[in-house]
Amino acid sequence: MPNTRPKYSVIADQLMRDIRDNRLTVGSLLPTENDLMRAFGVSRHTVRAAVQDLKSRGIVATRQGQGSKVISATGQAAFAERIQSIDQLIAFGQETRRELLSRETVEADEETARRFGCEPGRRLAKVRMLRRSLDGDRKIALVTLWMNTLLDEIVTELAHAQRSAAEIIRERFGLDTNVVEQAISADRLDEDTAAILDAEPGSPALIVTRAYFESRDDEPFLLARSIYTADALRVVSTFVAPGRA
Amino acid sequence: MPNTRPKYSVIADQLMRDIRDNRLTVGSLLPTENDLMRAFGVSRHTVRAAVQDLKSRGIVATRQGQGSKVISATGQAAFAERIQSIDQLIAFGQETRRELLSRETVEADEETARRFGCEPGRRLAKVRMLRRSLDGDRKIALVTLWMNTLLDEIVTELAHAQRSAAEIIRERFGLDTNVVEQAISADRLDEDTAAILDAEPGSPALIVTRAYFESRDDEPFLLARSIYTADALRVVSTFVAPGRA
DNA sequence: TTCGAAAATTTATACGGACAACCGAATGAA
DNA sequence: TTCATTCGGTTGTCCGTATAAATTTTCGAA
Repeated sequence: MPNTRPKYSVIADQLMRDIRDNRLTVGSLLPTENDLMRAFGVSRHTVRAAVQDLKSRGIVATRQGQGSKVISATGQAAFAERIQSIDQLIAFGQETRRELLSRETVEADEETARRFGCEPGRRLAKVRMLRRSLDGDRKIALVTLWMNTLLDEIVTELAHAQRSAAEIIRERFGLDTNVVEQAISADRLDEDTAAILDAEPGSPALIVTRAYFESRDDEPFLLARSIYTADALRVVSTFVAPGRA
Repeated sequence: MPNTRPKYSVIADQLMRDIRDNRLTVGSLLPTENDLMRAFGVSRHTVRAAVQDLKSRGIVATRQGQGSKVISATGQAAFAERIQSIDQLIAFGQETRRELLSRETVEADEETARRFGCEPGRRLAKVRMLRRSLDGDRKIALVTLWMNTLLDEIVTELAHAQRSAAEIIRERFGLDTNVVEQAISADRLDEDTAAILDAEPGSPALIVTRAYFESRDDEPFLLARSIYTADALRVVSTFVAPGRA
């Protein structure tokens, strides 16, 4: 049999369904590992892998000697983006797998031109990619990149390698990313994007746009817009006053 | 028989030290599980528990058939965020006015207790406020604050003055805000919140939660959650590589 | 040389067993 | 009653083994 889901994942899904449908209520205890072993006919190891999955999603909390407690029906976001430096901002791309959706040359429209700092009608390379989680097949985000057509050749490498666009551009073109401007907003998913992300049209989405600069005075050499389904991303940052920790 | 740390935890720590001290560089591969087994003299299971730990911290990413890649060094710091004051954390389009909605003493539920780092049932002051635009009557956000009941007396001042809660708390209680953790996510507006904000239930919202700490090791002294309608806020930040501009 | 198939390498899944640490309830002594 | 102890149940750690799946490397045929 070719593509069977792992058992622990099937069990985790079943438990999540039970929680969502209130067969297991928030605040109550999960069946014990022994019960789950018998119920699903698997080893304790597999049961623990399933519970570990729920734990990492923030759905249950375990306590030695007591049991596993359901603490949330929905869980927290699977991805927490911790931005403390440019390097970490860039490294985030490595945790996901990219899939090339489309690749074309377009003329900059009014808004894109303004953000790029060029005149409308300038030819730009436009690339759309899908970001998936490394482990499962969860679809994380729809990413659209705009860049100078000269940089367009990085796309093939981008789709296959695990490195970020900024990293590849530095290596191939000697362009260093020193400044990144990031804007975060919320919106509804439109029909097309929802279809791509397997989500419901109109459901909430987090939109992160970034402009990459070599220096603050230059035009950006890369624009990126990522559309995340609401449950796929929480942007987490820690701000520390200088001197204190 | 003194309490020894679990082996997997010791191994994870050792690997994190190796990464921080550049014996293992970001972008390179971790030693294979077999190598680590031999190096530490433990079973593969234990090695995997250690790697799992690093994975959950976002330090390494594993890929079947390829290996475990170091994607982020932890302790680097080198702070790249330009924030003048806590109030600048969020760039508002315009100034806002606060209006007190409710003020009560509640018992911390499971989730609030976890975020606060206290035990459930602890009594907390809970305050809800509405932020409106200065000019017209546009409703911007619903803000909920949780704090120690001792701090409760700032509320009246908060509703009238234009200053932030953190500022008032420093003045009145000598508590300095040195660390702020901020998380941004998207969600639908529920019935109640939508009614308060004059928005459509189910429409997208941007949720900003912040925890204010005096020091990184303490419990936060203030939790704030702000729910913005999608069109009311864009969070803009600029990241600059250290040393450059 | 080039390309596809096979082999080697590496992580992922899954089974089994054993003991330790911890919690809560039951027990028994003062 | 009250408090310390014991005991059963539950999760945590750790070992061993085996097979599957994904990726990279090697190698032979054209």
